[in-house]
Amino acid sequence: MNTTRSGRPALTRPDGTPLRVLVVDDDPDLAEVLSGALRYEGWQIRTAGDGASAVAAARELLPDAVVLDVMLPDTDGFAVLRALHTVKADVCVLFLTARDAVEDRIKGITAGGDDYVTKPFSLEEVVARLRGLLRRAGMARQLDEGPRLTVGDLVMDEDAREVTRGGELIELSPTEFELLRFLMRNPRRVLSKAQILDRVWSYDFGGRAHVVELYISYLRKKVDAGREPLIHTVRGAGYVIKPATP
Amino acid sequence: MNTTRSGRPALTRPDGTPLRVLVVDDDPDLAEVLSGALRYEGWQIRTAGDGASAVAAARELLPDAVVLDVMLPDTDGFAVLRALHTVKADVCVLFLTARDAVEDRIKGITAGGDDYVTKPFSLEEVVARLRGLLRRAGMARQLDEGPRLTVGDLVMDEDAREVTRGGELIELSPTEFELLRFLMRNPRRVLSKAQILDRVWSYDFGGRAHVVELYISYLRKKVDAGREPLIHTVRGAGYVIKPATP
DNA sequence: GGAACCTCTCAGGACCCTCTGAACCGGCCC
DNA sequence: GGGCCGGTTCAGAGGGTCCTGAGAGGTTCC
Repeated sequence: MNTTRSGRPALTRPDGTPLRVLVVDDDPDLAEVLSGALRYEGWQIRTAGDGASAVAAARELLPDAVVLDVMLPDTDGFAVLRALHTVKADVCVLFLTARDAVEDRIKGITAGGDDYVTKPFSLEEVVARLRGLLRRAGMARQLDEGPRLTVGDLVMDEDAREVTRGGELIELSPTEFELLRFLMRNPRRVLSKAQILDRVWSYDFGGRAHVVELYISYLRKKVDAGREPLIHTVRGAGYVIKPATP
Repeated sequence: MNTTRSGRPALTRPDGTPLRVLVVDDDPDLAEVLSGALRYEGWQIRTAGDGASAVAAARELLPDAVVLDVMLPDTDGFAVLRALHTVKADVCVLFLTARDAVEDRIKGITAGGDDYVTKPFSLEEVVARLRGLLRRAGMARQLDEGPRLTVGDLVMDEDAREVTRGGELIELSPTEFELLRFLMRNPRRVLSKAQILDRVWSYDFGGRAHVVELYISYLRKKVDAGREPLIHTVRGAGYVIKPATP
């Protein structure tokens, strides 16, 4: 079976083969970071640096999804999108865009089922959006948990952005939510602070690992408050989330 | 089963296969945006840029419906309409027309049960009109909710453009109505302001996301006033509508 | 021509989120 | 015991998000 590097089953195509994703960005460093994170999900990745080679690569790879920087050196996003759809009509597209980009350039481009994230983004967010897109488009087989993550009596609904423990609703800030999602996607697995920082915080974040400790403490107050703890510290190594009674 | 990208069941042909829609517009960007939105409904889409290729495409695709720009470079809408009907007599047509177009000519065209929207339109409106058209023409199987949307004790009758909560009638302006419809068609799913702007506001709207907040506040005053709130803010993410007691 | 309505912009203000700095706490090693 | 280190917690500044009210411009309908 096709699995991720972390050992859990990968989201695959309906026939069980790895999902195929094309990453298009003119910044090679960023493209590398992105494809690393997506490869980690067990997917088959290819990269391109401009619109023309993106279309060429798509013709060969026939990807299930494309991660597409809107600002490319040679073409505009609409043209690439159109070309991609003629290559493969049902392809999903996740756009990358600068926060201060002229909004109407983006406007409409995501009007379909497609989605976008603004730079600077966190890898966890890109992966989550991509998984959501692929799941909803029926491109992915439900080998994983689907839109719902569970650890013990703690449940997260990613689409509704709702978290409950023992049926009781827990309100989380955006960062808290993303941190908890990362933990819950890797249950029973010790995650180092550096790993968490790389995944949950955006790639240009300069701060130190102290933030992670801080947000873990926020999470504990909301998730573990007065109950059997799910979040555990592993001194010198990092943090784990795991069910209370294994 | 055939489903939309948002996961809810799609409106399909009577035999269960996806509805086939042809989009005809000479502006390729607009055609792309439109087909994206219609693909999102789970339908099979094809595009054409002028009258001649529209008729050719129709001969191949045998579409259930056609979205047709009245102003085409080569032919006028009436000629295309006539040609389309010789290809497939029972085809539904949704016309796209400029606001200042001669209204009685359009009225004459649409007398046969067809419909039209004026540019600039919102995607939500195009989709809704098309769904209504297909439903009334008996082209579509009622796998979805039909003309009535329900979230808790809030009920919207799309055809009558009537909204009630707990039986009490709520008066809404056109924009308020369309915003609420979009929310109610995606219950329990967090919708970002950009997403809402893309679907509910017309494609040429240049303004910023602030309008969405404003209209959400209008809706709350009318829909949630003094009652258990159905519309919720998810800070940093968007808005959701969901029943009070799940 | 006027009134009512709808839509959108602008500015003010409340609140929340995020991160920093610093104090505190407990285990571990010398 | 004393110092050190990793981790936890608290307090607070700052920045951002979101809500609201006032009002201008446009449209529709008498």
